[in-house]
Amino acid sequence: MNMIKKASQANYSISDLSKEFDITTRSIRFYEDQGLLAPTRRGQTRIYNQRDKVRLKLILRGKRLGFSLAETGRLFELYDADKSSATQLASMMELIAKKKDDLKQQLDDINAVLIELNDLEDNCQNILTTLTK
Amino acid sequence: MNMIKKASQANYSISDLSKEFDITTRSIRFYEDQGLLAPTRRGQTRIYNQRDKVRLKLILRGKRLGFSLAETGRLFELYDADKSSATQLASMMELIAKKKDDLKQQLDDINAVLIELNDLEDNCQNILTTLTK
DNA sequence: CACCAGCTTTACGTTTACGTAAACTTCATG
DNA sequence: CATGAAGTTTACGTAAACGTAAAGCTGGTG
Repeated sequence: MNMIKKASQANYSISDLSKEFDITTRSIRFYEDQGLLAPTRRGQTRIYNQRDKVRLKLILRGKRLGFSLAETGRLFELYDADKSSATQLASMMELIAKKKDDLKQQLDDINAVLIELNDLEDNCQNILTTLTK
Repeated sequence: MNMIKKASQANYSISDLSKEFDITTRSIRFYEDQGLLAPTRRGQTRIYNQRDKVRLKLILRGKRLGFSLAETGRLFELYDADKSSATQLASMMELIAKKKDDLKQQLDDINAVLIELNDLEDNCQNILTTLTK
């Protein structure tokens, strides 16, 4: 009679996600422990939906950028935050500005390192062709 | 008669560097412990030169990019490495290519987050002007 | 010379982000 | 029905990057 499921609602098990993102289930449970994920349960089993999956992707992107899990958590809060208080909004925008500054610094850093690596690569390539000619 | 010092050779104490880079002396000694710095000594006191200072700057830039100290150490080795063996050069170039891929991924990540933060910022700004009008 | 600021070594403590093992439940399947 | 795969909780272990005393040398200054 029922077992109703919303058609557009894709569900995932913990191992589905661990395979898709190539991380351990331990990590996924740990992120939940830290308040970054909140899957529903069927019995004691975790059920992840599309939103959880997106969040997990964002967590991993944050990690690639050197964000701590706590930082990523605060970014999540920013998106979900109550935007009815002006003071709240102001401090939020302050945090956003700081994050943007950090990221711009990172952009500069990356470009600098990329240039150096390219130089080094050219250097190696030249020596290599000289050696093997 | 002597106390000869090369004119172009600037020297720094550990606290000079800690102030300049706003890190603790503990950190600087730790980087040495990990093989990333090798200051000379006058008695038991560490003396840092220009090269050490540049290295320290590179260590900190690496940290901003999420490099571990070990990774930064390997990049240092790349620069100092013996470039006489072709196989050595080949594996070096492989590592360089991998690093470059990582950094390009990071560039994409950063640009994505910057876009999202800009959107969020606009969003906040709009709400704020609505609230305070 | 006494003293203090700044240097040193030694060593145990702490945080973050998991790894790893143990012991248990649940569900489908031969 | 037993068994194996996949899930769960609990809990101790670990690597990286320092923090934080503690205890001692050392060179210049009043």
